Amino acid sequence: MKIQPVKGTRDFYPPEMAVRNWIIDGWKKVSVCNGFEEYDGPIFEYLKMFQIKSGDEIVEQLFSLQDRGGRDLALRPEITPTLARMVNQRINSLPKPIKWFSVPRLFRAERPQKGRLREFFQWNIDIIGLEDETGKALADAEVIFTTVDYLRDVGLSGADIQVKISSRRLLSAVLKRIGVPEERLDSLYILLDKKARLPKETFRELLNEQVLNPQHVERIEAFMETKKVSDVKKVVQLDDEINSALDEQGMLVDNLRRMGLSGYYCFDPSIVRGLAYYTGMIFEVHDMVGELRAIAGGGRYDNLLKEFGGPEISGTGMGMGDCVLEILLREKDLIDKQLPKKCLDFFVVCVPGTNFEQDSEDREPMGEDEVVRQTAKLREAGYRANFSYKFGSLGKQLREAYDQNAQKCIIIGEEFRDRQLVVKDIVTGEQELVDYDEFWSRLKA
RNA sequence: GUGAAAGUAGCUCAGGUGGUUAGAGCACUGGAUUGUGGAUCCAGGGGUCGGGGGUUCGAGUCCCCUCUUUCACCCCA
Repeated sequence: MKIQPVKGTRDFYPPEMAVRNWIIDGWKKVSVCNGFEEYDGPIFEYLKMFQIKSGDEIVEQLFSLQDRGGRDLALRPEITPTLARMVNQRINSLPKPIKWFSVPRLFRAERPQKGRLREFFQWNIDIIGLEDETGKALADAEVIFTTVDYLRDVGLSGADIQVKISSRRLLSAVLKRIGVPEERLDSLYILLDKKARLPKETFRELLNEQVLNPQHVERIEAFMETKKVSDVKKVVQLDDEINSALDEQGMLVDNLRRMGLSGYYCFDPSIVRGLAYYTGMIFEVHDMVGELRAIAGGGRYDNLLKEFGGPEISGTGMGMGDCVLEILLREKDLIDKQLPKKCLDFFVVCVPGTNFEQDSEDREPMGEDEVVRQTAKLREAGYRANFSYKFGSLGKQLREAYDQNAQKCIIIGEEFRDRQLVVKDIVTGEQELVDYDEFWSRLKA
C-alpha cells in the first residue's frame, strides 16, 4: 500500500527546501537588522492555553492530542500565546522594550485552499513593554517598517504591495459616536472585517440586520469608505475619544514618513482583523491586485499579557505566513533569480586508469585513490569539495563537476608522477599546470 | 463541516461512442566517448491508470463508495 502525505502538508525536496530556507533566512536577517532577538517555544502546549483568548470554535481547528498522563495538548496554531507565557514568566527581569522575533512552524486543522495549508511557517515580530504614547507609536511604526523592510528586500515595491492601516481604537470611538452600543461592537467587528470579501449588497443586508437604524448603517458605510484620516470629521462629529485615536494615528503616520515608507501605506478603515485582541493600530499587507489573501497582518494589543495572567503591559506585533508570500513572489518571478546557488569550491577528478610509482608497501596507487585523498585534504582545509563515485571517463567527471556548480576542477593525471596538478577553472575553461606543493601553499595563503 | 471540478510514469499530458501486451515529451540510468563539459544519436528502468466495490465475455473508459488535490463557502488567531 502506497502511503500518501497527510492532507494539507508539504514535502520539501531539495529545490523546495532551498526556497523555504531562502524565505526564512530573509526573515531572520531583516529581524536582526531591525534589532529583534530570536525566541522559540515548544511545538505543543496545553490545549487550554489556546482557549483563553480564542474560545471554543477555534479548538475545532486545532490538532489536539492527549499524552499518556491524560494531559490535553495541542499543536500550536500560533505562537503569540507562547510569547505571552514566556514574557509573563520573566516579566520582571526582562529589559524593556522587549523586541523579539520567531519563525515557528504552525498547525491548523482547516480545509486547505489557496495560500492556506495545515502546516506552515510564520514570521512573527513583537515589541512589548512600552508605556508612553510616543514610544508606543514608534513601536507600531517599527513593526510596520520591519515588515516592509523585508518585502522591499526581496524586491517588492509600492506597486506590488500596500500596507493598509486602520485603528481599532478609532473604529470603536466612531462606532460609539454613531450610536452603536458598546456591547454590540465585537460582533460588528466580525462583520466589518468581511466587507472586502462580500458583495456590496450582501454586506449591506448583513449590516442592516446587525444595525437596525438605517441612518447608522449609512454613516458606518461612509466611514468604511473614508480614504484619508482627515476625512473622518466629515463623517462624524469629533469627540475626545475620536480625537485621541486620531492623534495616535497621526503620530504613527509621522513616524512612517520619517522612516521613508511613503508610497507603501494607506489609511483604510475597512481593515478590522478577525477575532483577535487588537486594541489600537491594526494593519494588513495586501498585494495590489487584491487577488490573494493578506500577506501579513498585525497590530497593537493592550490586554494580551494580562489575559495570560500577567501584568497590564501593552505590545504590538506582526505575523507573516510563508504560503501566500511564496505565491506572490512566484507570480512576480522574484524567487529563482535570488536563490543562492549551491556551489563547490573544488571538484577533484582523475584520468581513469592512471597509476603511479609505488612509494610504499601499499598496492600500486591509482588516480582514483589520489582523488579521495586530495578531496579529503581540501575538505579538512575548510573548502567545499567533492568527487565522482563513478570515476567514469574524464569527460563524464568534468560534466559532473559542471552539474554540481564547482568553481575549480583539479585533474589528477600522469603529471602527478612529477608532483604536478592541473587546475581548471570551470567558468572560463582555462587551466594551468601547477606544482603540487605550490598549489597547497597558495591555498593556505 | 458544505458545494463544484479533477486524479494515467518523478513532471506535463495523449489515450472518439468499453476491445490485443496503456503511450509521448521532459527527467533519470547506461552506451556511442580510455586526457577535457550543458549537444547529438542509441538503448534501458520506471505504471495494480489514486484506492475499493459493481455492471460486462471484456473497464484507464460506464455506475457507486472512498481518499487526495484544486477552487469557492465557513473560518482566518
